[in-house]
Amino acid sequence: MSRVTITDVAVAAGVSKTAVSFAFNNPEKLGSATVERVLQVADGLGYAPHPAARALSLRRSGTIGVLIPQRLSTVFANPFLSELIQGLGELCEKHDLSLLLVPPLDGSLEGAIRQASVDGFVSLGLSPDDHALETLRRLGIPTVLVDSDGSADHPAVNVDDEGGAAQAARHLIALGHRRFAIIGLPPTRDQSRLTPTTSRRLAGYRAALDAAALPPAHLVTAGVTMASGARAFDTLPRGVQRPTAVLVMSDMAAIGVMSAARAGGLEVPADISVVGYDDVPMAAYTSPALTTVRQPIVDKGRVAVRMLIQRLQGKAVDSPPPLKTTLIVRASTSSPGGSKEVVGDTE
Amino acid sequence: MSRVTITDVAVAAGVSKTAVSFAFNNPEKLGSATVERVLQVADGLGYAPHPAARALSLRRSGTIGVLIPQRLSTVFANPFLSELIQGLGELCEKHDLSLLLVPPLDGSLEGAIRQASVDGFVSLGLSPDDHALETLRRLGIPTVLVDSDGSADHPAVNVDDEGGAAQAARHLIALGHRRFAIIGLPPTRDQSRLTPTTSRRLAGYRAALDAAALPPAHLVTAGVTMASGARAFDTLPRGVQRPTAVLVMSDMAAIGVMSAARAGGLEVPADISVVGYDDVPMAAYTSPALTTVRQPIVDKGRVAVRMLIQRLQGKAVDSPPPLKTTLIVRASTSSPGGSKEVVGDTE
DNA sequence: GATCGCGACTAAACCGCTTTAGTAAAGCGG
DNA sequence: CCGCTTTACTAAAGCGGTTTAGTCGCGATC
Repeated sequence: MSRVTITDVAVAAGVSKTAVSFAFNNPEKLGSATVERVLQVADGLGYAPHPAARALSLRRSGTIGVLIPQRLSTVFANPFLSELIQGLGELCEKHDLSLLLVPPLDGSLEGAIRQASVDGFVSLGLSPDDHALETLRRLGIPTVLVDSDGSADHPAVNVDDEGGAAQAARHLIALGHRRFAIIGLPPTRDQSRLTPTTSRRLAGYRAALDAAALPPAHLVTAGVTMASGARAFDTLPRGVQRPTAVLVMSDMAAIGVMSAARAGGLEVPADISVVGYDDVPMAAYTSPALTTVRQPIVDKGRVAVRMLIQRLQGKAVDSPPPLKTTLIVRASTSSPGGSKEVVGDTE
Repeated sequence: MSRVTITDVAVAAGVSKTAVSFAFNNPEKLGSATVERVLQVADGLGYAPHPAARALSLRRSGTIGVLIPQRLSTVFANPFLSELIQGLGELCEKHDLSLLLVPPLDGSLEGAIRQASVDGFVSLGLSPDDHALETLRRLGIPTVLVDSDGSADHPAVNVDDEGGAAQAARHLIALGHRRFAIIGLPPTRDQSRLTPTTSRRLAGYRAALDAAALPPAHLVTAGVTMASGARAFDTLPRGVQRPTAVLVMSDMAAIGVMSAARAGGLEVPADISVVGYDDVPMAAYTSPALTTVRQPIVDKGRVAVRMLIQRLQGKAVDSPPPLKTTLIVRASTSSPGGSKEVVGDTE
């Protein structure tokens, strides 16, 4: 009933364990007749090398971990991760690597890191002072950061978050908007501060607003879901104070904002303009189609794995320059006061 | 430079390897003072047990594999998988299990299965004669199937695909439609036949059409992406032969269909009605909002992991009854010929 | 005919952990 | 003070592979 081991094969084929191992991994070290026979016997017995034993002996597992700072049940509601995994997966498959999803275990990422049998990590959105980074360093596991600040220990791949944000804000300013709201991303796991991505995008928005000598925008945060975006919208000022444009740091929340605005009797973009961030596939299919900042998510994944593979080969790797972001203008933005005039307030 | 091992800790703490192991796994077998000291030393050295060594010794890895019959770069374009993983992840986190994504390696799922260090598999959409199933049986790895036919070896969790499809078709029939097109899912990996899900949904559609004594529908297949759905739509008959209603087996393709229809000068639903399948989150946010068959994807994931955990504990598990599907009527369906009036009931 | 080299194969060490079986010392009742 | 049970700890045997360092036989070399 128990698994077929290399010893079983060796006995059945009348050779040593070494010979069986060679037949699979170094056939040129054996006579071809023997190789043939061993493989036959192995196949007949249904032998497959035990992956853990192999990993222990080879000191590599053929697996890379994706370090995810949130629970799987929430993080996969965001298409961002799906896209990233498309990029990661593409290169992993090319290099015969598997992907292990590593979310916090009992709330602890560090615990999860220790458990994971991986050759390296791609780590998402960790803030620079997260203890997990220190754990990775101490364990000496090669790691590439995504959407974090790089360091001497770990290179990072990023996009031009700030530039994209500034572009979005300038687009709205050019359309004539003056009263803005910003809907940010959720804070870090320990709630203590903003993620690097949040800070950078915020800086971009503000730089553009400052440059136009506009008053500071109203800032709230929201999870990366439509429901959360809708809730965030409902906390914004109403009446005369109501912003005419909302800069949202994720498309999912932006879609929620549009839906909440409509539910509140406003028309997008006539009464209120909305700009998202990411350009997830569904952004082009909403109504109105969402104006948003595109970031090359799939590329990001590809680059991260490419860097990690280099690191696994012992090479030193530097953080590459940020990838380009682009403003995609669709139908969710227009000049304020657009077609329909706002009469009084919506209270 | 090399990793800190249990021996290093043992030496540094002046105890045996056994004691160190006990300190972590069976502290009650040791004096509390010793436990304390060992843990201190271990922490000081930055010790973490080698996962592969642990897996080898314990004969369990704490990981379950998700067997995916397509390339990661394509399969994650479908929100279905994201939702399923939300369900899988929820229970995995509860049980301290990790998720390993296992796509085909060099086109071979069987190779990938052998490499994967997992305690069990959740396998997606395999056709009953896929060789991978035989491999799993021979290796004796506990497996739960999703969207496949169950067998003596492997229980399966399914939804009422056929019932949901029939409901969708009856809805359109009740609205007065007579000329239908069906857009199916892609065939199996070896292109030889339909996936179980495809067959069941097709059977549901056809049963409803037959019951209404309608002519057979025009059938084409499409990948589960918007682009692929759009292409499929463009192959449908035009002019007088043009179907007035399209039954699509995935929401993603359905959204592509709507977009292609609009691009072709048709209005949805006035000129053509579209029904999707799955009810992915974005279905509610398209324009018009998509009428679709909801299946409880997250539940499916939860149930699958629950069953797998039972199997891992050595219990026998039967395939549960199919989970319920529900028709969600939104705005992409109406009576043919432009009237939005509903003729007859929706059952 | 002894030596060398080479091809084919193997014994045994090793990877790093868990766990069984067992030892030494301490506690304890008689 | 002796045997008996506990308590605290350890030596060593796995788990299932890979790999180093040989061994063995045999035709070629000188």
